[in-house]
Parts: sequence; structure tokens; C-alpha cells
Amino acid sequence: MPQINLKEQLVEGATDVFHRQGFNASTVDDIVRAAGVPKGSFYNHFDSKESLALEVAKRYASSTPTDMLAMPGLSPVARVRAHFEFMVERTVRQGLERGCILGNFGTELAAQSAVISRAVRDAFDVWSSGVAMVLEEARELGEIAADVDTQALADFMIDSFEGATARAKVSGNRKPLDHFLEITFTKLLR
Amino acid sequence: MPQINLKEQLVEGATDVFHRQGFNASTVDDIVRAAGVPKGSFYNHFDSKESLALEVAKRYASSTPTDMLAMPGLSPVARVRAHFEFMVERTVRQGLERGCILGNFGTELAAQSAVISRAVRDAFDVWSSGVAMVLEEARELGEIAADVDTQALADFMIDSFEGATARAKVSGNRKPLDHFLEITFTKLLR
Amino acid sequence: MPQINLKEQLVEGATDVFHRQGFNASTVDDIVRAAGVPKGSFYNHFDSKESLALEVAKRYASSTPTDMLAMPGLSPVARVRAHFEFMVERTVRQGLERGCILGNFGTELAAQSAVISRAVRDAFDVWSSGVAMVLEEARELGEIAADVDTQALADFMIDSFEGATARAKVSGNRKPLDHFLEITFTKLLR
Amino acid sequence: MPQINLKEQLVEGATDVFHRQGFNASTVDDIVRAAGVPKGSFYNHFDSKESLALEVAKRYASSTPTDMLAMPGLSPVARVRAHFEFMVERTVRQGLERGCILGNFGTELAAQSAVISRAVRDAFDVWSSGVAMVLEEARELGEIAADVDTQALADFMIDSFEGATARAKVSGNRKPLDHFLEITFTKLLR
DNA sequence: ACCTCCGGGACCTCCCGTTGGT
DNA sequence: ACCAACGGGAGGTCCCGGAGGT
Repeated sequence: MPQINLKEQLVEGATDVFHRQGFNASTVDDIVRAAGVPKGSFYNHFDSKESLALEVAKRYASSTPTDMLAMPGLSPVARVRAHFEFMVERTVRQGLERGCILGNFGTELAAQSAVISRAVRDAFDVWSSGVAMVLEEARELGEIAADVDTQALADFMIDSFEGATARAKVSGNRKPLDHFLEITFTKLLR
Repeated sequence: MPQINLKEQLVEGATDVFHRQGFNASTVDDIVRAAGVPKGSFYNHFDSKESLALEVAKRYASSTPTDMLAMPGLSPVARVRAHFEFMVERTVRQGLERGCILGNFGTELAAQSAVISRAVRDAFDVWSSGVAMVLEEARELGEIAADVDTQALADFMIDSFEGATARAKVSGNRKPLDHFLEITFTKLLR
Repeated sequence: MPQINLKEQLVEGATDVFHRQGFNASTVDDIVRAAGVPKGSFYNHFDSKESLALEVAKRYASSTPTDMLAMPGLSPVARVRAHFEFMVERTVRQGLERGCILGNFGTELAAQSAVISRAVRDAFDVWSSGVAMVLEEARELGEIAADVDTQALADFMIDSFEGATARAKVSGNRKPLDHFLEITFTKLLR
Repeated sequence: MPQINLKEQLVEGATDVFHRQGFNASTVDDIVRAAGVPKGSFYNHFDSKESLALEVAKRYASSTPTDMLAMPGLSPVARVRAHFEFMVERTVRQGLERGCILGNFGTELAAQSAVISRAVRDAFDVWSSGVAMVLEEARELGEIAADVDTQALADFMIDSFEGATARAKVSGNRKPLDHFLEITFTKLLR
């Protein structure tokens, strides 16, 4: 009698393995081993390693917690700050050496998989829009300067966060992430 | 008598192939084909694909042009700006979809190759020190606030630049890089 | 549906190939061709050429027929003689130029494979113990002198047999084996 | 200005490497490194790895010290005994794990190199003739029984010695060689 | 004679995806 | 849906020997 849900296990195992090793360095065997499912079951649920990675990317994207951005009782900038502080903590908690799956996939697979690149791009765009919307609020409330391009600023913040995550990954320490927070919220957003 | 320098051709071919496809997705065959050298010659010059990648990383790192940082007649901040403007142009010129070899290797190989990770980390540290030194000048001249941690700021700028490069890579357009420049030099450094 | 048992075919093919050519001179291609299995299937059954060789060595060892040593109705010395006579005939029948897999592996792989060396050593020790036990019986029955070290004698007989096998292999004739029998059972054991 | 004798160094280096690793497991690179000569020089002196191995085998054969067999003042059997005692000591001194080059080559290369097999066979035959001659003396002097086939006995002794050497090699201890001496000279030759 | 650089070819290993029975 | 066994094809590595200048 089979497990509750083979597909679910596969996605979870793959998330872990891809997160740690990247796409090309992870074999289907690594994944099924991590998921605890037999090799042969893999292709009942996914057409290919790539389509599993796509699923992983999509879930990871939708698991990005944006609720802080809507937290009541906080000013817009405070909400953005809370959001990124949470993101930093999550990144640290998951293990610096893992980085961000989306960033990792984007960098590794840009030339290799159009569908994954597209998913990554879309995920960043959605995330960015969410942040931009709050920054727009901040602009309207006068919390930040009236002339800022809020979409550009949101993109910049996300890119900086991803850059800091990648740097933390190679460096093995969280300083880049702390600097990101410090500089963004004390120098950039006043 | 053989080519002028098979080893040199190998490094150049590999730089191109790794830059475009990443480490794991590049086969030794891809590399020797790009380099125009016979497969059998590969291991007369490098112990492994990894050691060739290490050489590529080191050369790429030392090819980062830092002369703008010392350009006479410009204020420190103007020199930093000229430097990053050049880096952006170079990145665009080389092809957005390639990104930065150092950033790419760092992200892809952090868990896979200690030697390459180390080289990448060192390269970023050296680069960052160079930028920090100029920012320190700026601080002493009062061009930027007296209380800034110039090393942290240099790191942040580099991480943001790398993040923007990665985003430009997946997105296929240079906007992230332009935003990086705009925001960094009009909002962050006054 | 596949063959009855690919793994079994592999072991049999490998036994034959290793027996004839030795370990290093046998390629995985030689083996799969002899076994009639596709190359790609090899590593579904064995981790490496070495682990296949280990399996071959173990099976060869346990295929050494020791039933003569317990044959009822014969004196202990007669049983030992029957045993070695059988071993000689088997060696001749299998083809002098093949020698003994255990001896071959021991000589070729002593410096190269600890696991195989160990298996070979153990196989000889087990074999020797079996022979020694019967010699001990002979000693107790007064069939051989009371002061002989039966374990040492058993070892000597096996080493001489292996030496004769190796000599027969290079020489291409069975004389060494016949002399082994003649001298051992008419001069040594009276 | 070159070394005294590149060829000589090659033979010496090769002897050492082949003795330790066998023929197939030794690469030409291993050999030139051990010999301290550049790779390209190899083929100025030998047509192939095989022809170098042949030279090694021939020298090793002629280096077998047979002077004990003619030592004045000792009875024939005592001379044979002195000879084998010396051989045992030499084998131990050179390192049990190396075995005897002749025996090693014979076992490993019987199916692979006719010329080396031939050299090995001849070497054993010459050696055996030498021993047989002394045993013949012993027979004529009544030191051993009149009815022994001295050639067969000499062969047997050599095969036993080689078998013991091979066993000592896998087992890592000299016991087989000591038993060979003990049993041969106290039980077999009275 | 010497030696640096080279290269055709193959070796062991492994990977992704399939097959076919349950 | 599940899964054990399978296999076509390639991947990285390395080896023996040669080419051609000194």
C-alpha cells in the first residue's frame, strides 16, 4: 500500500535536493532517494527532471510569504522592512549555503531551460509588483520622496537581496544580508 | 609543429562556453570544439574540467578592470561611478544572457567545488576592497557621509550589481542594470 | 521482459573473461560482450568492475569442490589425494592457459585492490583449513608422521599446487601439475 | 648534458614499478617518473612498454644468483638449500608484497604477450636446469634416493617456491616461504 | 640522443528515461 | 498507480605512442 502521496514526496525531496545541489548536479536518483520513492515511479508523475524542477520553482515562488506586506497597523515602509527582514531570516534559517532556489535556477538555467527561466522571471515580477505596490502607498503618504520610480526601486531591492543572498552563499556568512537590510532601510529609504 | 598555444585556446574557448552554459551543462567536448583543439589534448594541459574552470575564474577575476577607480581628475565618487558604468556596459556588451562568470560559478558551484568557491569569494573580496578604498577617500573628503561603513557599502554595491546582472540575465533586458546605476548614484551616494 | 537474469549472465561472462585475460586486461566491453548483455546494464548490477571481480572471486572460491575430502570409505591421505587429483583435472579441463582465478587475482591485484586481495587470502585460508583437517585425521591415524604440522603442510600443498598451476600456464603443458601430484603423494606423504 | 645512461635509468625505474604494480597497472608515465627521465625519451630506447618489460624480465632472470649452487665445500643438497634460503631472504628483503617479477609477469601476461611469456618460461627452465644439475650430483653421491627424477624435482621445488612467494604476497607474511624451506629440506630431501 | 607538446582512441562510469508486469 | 530491471548513449578521464624541433 503506497504512501499518501508520491507526487508530493517527490516535490518535497526535489526541492531539498535542487536547493542544495542545483539542477544539473542533482540526479534523478538523488531525488528519488531523498523522496524515498522508487525510481520507476518518477515518470508517472513528471515528464522529466525539468518539469519537476518547474513545479519546484512554482511552489517555491508561491511560498514566498507576502503577508507582511499587508500587515495592518504598520506604515508602508515598515511593512516592506518587515517583509525583507523575514526574508533574510528565512534565508539564514534554510541555510546560507542553499541560497534562493529562484535565484539559483535563474542563474544556472537561463540558457538551458526556457520554461524554467520564464517561471523564474514571472516569480520575480510578481514579487516585485507586490513590493512596488506598498512602496507606492509609501510615496502617496509622503513616507518616501514623491519622485521615486517605485517599480524600479522594488526591482532594485529584490535584486540587491538576491545579490546579497548569492554572496552569502559563497562567503558562508550572513553579513551581506545584514548589510543589505541596514543600507536599504537606513540609507536608501531614509 | 603545433598551434601557437593550445592551452591558451582552451582557456579562451572554455571561458566562452562556461560563460554561456555554466559549468555542469558544458561538456569537455563542447569546450574542445569551441577551442578548436582535439579532445585528447585536453588533459595534457589541465587535470580536470574543474581545474580549467578554476583557471577561467581566476583570469576573469583579474580581467576586471579597476583602472577607472584610479582615474586622475575625478572625484572619488565619480570614479566609483565610472567604474560601475563601465562594468554595466561590459556586461551588456558581453551579452546579458551570459551574466558574470564569477556570480554564475559562485551560485552553481558553491556546494560542488570548494576550490572554485574559494576563488570566487576571494575575487569578490579583492574587488570589494578596491571599491571600499575609493569610498574611504570619498568619506575623508566629505563627499559621502562621515558615518558610513565604506567596506559594507562597497560590498552592498557589488552584491547589488551582481543581483542586477543575474536579474538582467533571466529577464533578457538591461533595465535592472540601469536601475542599479540610477538608484545607487542618485539616491544612495547622494 | 528482460532475460532471466542479467546479473547471472554478467557473472558468468566475467568469470570467463577474467579467467582468460586477467583483471586489468579485461575491459567492461569485453565482459558485456561475453555475457551478451548491453553495456548500459552493467552498472545496474555492479558498482564497478572491481566489485564484479570480487563477486567472481567469491563464487570461484565457493565452487572449489571439497566433497572429495569427505568421501566415505577412503583413508584420509587417499581423500586428500583424490581432492588434488580432481583439482588438477579441473585445471587441465578448464584450460591450462587460464590458471586459477584466485591465484591470478592474488598476483595481479595484491597492490591494487584491498578487497579482492582479502577475498583471495580468505579463500586460500578456508581451503587450507579444510585440507589440514583431513591431514590431522591422517596424523591421528598414523597415516602420516606424528610430528608434522598439518596446517603448515596443507598450506605448502596448496602453494605448490598454485605454483604448478602458474607454471603450467606459462609453459603450456600439464607436466608441472603431474609432478606436483607425483612428488607430493609418493615422496612427501610417503 | 644528459644523464649517464637514460636507458639504464629506464630499466631500473621500470623494474621497480613493474615489480610493485604489475604490467597493466603501470603506465608509461609512472615509469618515466620513477626513472626520472622525460616522457619523450622513452621511445628512443624502447619500441613499446612491452619491449621494456621484456628487457626487465630478462635482466631479472639473469640476476637470479646461482653461485650458491656451486659453492665449494658444501654437499649438493646443502648447496641447493643455501640457494633457496638465499632466494627466500631476497624475496623478503625486496618486500613480500612485490613477489617475483617472473612469476608475476607469467601469471599476468600469459594470454597477452607471447614474447614475455616465452622469456619467463625460458628463465624458469634455465633456473630449473641449474638446480637439477646439482640434484643430479646429489643423486650420484647417494645424498638423495637413486630413483628420483631430478629434473621433475627441481621443477617442483621452483614451482613450490613461486607458489609460496605468491601466497606470501597476498597474505602479507613470510610464513609460506618458511614452510616451503622447512618442508622441502626436512621432509622431502630427507 | 633528447624532449616538449600533442592526439586518436578507448576506458570506466553514470545518467535519464523506458519497459512491461502487477 | 506503482515499481524493478533495464539500456542507449554520452560524460570525464587517461593512456600509449608520435611528431618535429634542438
